[in-house]
Amino acid sequence: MSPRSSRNASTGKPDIRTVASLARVSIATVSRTINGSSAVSEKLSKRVWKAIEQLNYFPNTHARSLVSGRSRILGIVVENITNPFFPELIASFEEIAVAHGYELLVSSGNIQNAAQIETIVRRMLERKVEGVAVLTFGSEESVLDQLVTHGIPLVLAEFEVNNPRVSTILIDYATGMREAVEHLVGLGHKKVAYLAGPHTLHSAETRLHCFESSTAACGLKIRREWIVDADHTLKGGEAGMQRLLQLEDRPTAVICSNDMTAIGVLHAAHLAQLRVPEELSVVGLDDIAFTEFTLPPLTTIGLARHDLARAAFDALRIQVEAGSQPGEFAPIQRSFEVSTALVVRQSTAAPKS
Amino acid sequence: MSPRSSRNASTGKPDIRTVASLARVSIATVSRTINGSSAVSEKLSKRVWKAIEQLNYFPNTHARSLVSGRSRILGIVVENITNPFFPELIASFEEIAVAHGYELLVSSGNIQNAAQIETIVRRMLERKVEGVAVLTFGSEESVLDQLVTHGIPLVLAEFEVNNPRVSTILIDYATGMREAVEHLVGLGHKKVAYLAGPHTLHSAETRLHCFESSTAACGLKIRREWIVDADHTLKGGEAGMQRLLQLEDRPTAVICSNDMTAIGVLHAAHLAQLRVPEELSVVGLDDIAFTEFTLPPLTTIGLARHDLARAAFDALRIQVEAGSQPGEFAPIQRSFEVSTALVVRQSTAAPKS
DNA sequence: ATGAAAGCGCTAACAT
DNA sequence: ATGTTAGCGCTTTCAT
Repeated sequence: MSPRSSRNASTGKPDIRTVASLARVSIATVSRTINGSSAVSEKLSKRVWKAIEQLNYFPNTHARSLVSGRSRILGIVVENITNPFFPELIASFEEIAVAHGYELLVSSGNIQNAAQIETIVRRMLERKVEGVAVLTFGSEESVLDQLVTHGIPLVLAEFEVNNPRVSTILIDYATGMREAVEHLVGLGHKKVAYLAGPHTLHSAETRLHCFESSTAACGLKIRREWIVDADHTLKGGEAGMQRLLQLEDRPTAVICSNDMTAIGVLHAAHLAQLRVPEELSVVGLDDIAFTEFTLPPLTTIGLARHDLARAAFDALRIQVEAGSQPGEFAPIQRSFEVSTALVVRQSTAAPKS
Repeated sequence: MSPRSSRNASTGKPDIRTVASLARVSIATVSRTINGSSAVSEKLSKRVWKAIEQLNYFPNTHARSLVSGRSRILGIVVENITNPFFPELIASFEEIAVAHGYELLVSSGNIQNAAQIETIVRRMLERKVEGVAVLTFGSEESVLDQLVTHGIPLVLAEFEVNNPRVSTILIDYATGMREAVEHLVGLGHKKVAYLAGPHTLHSAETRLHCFESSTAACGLKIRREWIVDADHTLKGGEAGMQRLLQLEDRPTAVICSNDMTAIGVLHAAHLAQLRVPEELSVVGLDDIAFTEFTLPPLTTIGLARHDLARAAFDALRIQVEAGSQPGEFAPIQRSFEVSTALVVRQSTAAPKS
């Protein structure tokens, strides 16, 4: 018995050699069998799998990554995990990735300064992620730059970059937003306000832009002061609504850049004794689970979270696989689209008159 | 120029040899410098760090893990990421772990069947996690068993296991629950109901138990039908409240096993035209961010999330470090405690009559 | 204090 | 179709 196998025998941890000797084959055959490559004969394959099962063996991913250069880890960076939209998104992404044999490296902390970005990039680089989904919905170009520089495939939401390694997911906010505006107009609203998200987020800017074009298309006149800055948080929504309440010419409906903002609005309205939807209609965006349970349940523009996660994963996988192809320079799909659609609940009604 | 360095030169990726040759030292010295070990002379150390910076070098964690057997990855498994309590917990844990140079392997999917548990265990084992925080707040003994069998340090909430590799975090629900009950009694409530969590969760059982002993201590008579099963979800809370509403002798206050349940109760009360807090007082547990924005803002028993994350990390770190100590069998701290405290908002008031 | 050299467990040439 | 062997980038004896 060689020193190698005696070491294994003592620790109890089977390695590829343990399997090989039990199955009476070479380690190469074990490796091939596991990786399903280059037709190992049925007979040996069976012996190998039997040995694997018998030993309860599984490969050491670190050794594997080291030699193959492939970590099978995907990074995902989101902002503000206190917005339930993101956990739901991560859960979907995780499910899909794990089903395909990938592990996730999640960065969920708030990104505020350069040092934090540096940390994220470092974590991703050190663990050798094969691709990163940047679902902060905007900004943080610096994250991108660094990662792109290192040749790591990226997928971004709502932001196109002229780089073959960077894919984009376009979210069709226009459709959902148009439905929302038409819904309000159909109810008789003429004065519609908008609580915007941070200007640093591409998605927030797109959402605002869709609001403006939808209202314009409906022939609605939106006063400047009806478009108020908020920040996608509960408190921000509350504060934004309070500013709206101070206006002479008050809107009868408010569309919010996300559901968190809308929940803040509901709160502010309640404090101001303003009844929703009788005296004020409120529309959110995202359709997080909580919207069914707000008082009243929130009408909102639903974003297909699962589709978004799926698109992000697919984008990355296509990139990763293209990278290891022989014909590396064949054009690949780099643009994906996700839909939105209005979900009518009970926070919208005809204006009082 | 050797074939090695020419490869590096072409890919641009510096490795330990690149650093060594630039600093004119051996790779062993580079390794020692990076790991801060066995006093490398100031002079060489400086040269090495300079080279590292100049090359923007960082070590390959896979290679490192392979040889050292230490992955610097910690697993964390939570249930039901749609409950905002868990994302907040993960974010805290991540922040602490990353600050200490650990990476996180998160499993956030719902754990429902044996296959899913198998998957989680496999993921953890394959990536060679050094410890796992099981913050599902109960059950899933099977996860534990498998991980323990493989000698992986574990930390659990509310569940003690007689194994030197398993630590426990005890949450002092008694204090917060007593405060809540006393608060209600002080307001004049005599009929207090309880919406319980799943019986499979140790934490839910502890919470229920604390409710029972607190009310007993206050001399409250709790009718059997006032203790209703729920499941820690919004819908479950709503359904539970609806059952309470059908009772002849209705309670004037409800304490819920968690905030999600309480938000469901608020919803059910609203549907039944029951005003909170005038006609019904509601108390939650966890103090998730949303509770400030429910209508009305929710009185709840706050659980020190950050302390919990901290305790979980410390427990694991102590285990990991003890494992690599020479005196491996010295006793280590295996029990931790986290506090709870009532946060009074506006969902509680004196009963009507 | 520093360096040389032996692997960590695996994959991928290369041989047969 | 299967086996042999040379590393992947690093840590860690063992020399010096």
